[in-house]
Amino acid sequence: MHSTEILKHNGLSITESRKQILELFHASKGALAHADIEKRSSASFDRVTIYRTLQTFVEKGIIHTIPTVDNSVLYALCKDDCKAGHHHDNHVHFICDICSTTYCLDNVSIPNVSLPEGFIQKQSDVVISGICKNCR
Amino acid sequence: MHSTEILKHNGLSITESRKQILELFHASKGALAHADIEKRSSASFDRVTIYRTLQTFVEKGIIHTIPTVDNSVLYALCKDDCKAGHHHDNHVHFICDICSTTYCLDNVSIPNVSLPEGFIQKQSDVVISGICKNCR
DNA sequence: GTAACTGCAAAATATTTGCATCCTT
DNA sequence: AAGGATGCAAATATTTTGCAGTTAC
Repeated sequence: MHSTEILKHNGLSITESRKQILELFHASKGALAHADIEKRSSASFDRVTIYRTLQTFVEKGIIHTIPTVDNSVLYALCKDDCKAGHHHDNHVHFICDICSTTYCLDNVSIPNVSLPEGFIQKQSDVVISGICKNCR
Repeated sequence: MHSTEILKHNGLSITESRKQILELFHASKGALAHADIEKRSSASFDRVTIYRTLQTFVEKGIIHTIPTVDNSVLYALCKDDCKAGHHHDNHVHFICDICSTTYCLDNVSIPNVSLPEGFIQKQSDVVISGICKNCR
């Protein structure tokens, strides 16, 4: 789905910054941090706009955050069928120790884990780190 | 292992703040954030000391960080056999949506995931969210 | 025209660093 | 006594908020 359509589909106004940020996600093979977007966007829009845009996109289910051990916040595109507030990005995330690229491995599904008595599972995230296919 | 021994064992000076912070981890059933420690420690030591202590403990392998989707940094005690720089806290983390307590489920081991061609796995983290045994 | 979005300034938070002092060994 | 650890102040970095001006519909 093209940037413009995604925005329209989610009832958002179609603006330059939103289109550009979406393009960045489409163009990137991995996940992006706030800082990445700031760098790659040729400084054409404000820091604050990036914060607000990312927040809006997360709320609408256009992108999702990825948990990381080192406290950085990463964002990646959700698959088309993610609804607002109803994510089911059940895929594994892979972070490369060398190039730091973060991949959404869409084809690897989250394995089942049996929890102890009394725990009810709602969402499950798997983050694997190691060496990616480009860095070997 | 008792706080004092842990410190001695890792070649760290035995100080009030380090002992107290370790006690907090031992007393807590879940993981702690920097802010939790600041609150629960009856403000007896400095913010900066907490930052430095947590960093030291992570370096020594006494505690480990837990990845979270919402950008908060959580810390929890490593098992005794974690060596410095050589963590193998291969357990599942569970975050309760209601009380926000984060558990290290030591008895649930990380399931195996088969990655696509070319990806080499070094470390794997599983974070499950849902409802914990106390909140049902 | 109206509501939504952006940019700028500033406030609020969070984290890091330097240095003098104090404590542990 | 010497090295390590802490506290305070201050520098940085990060994120949030308010508001006026601009843009999309």
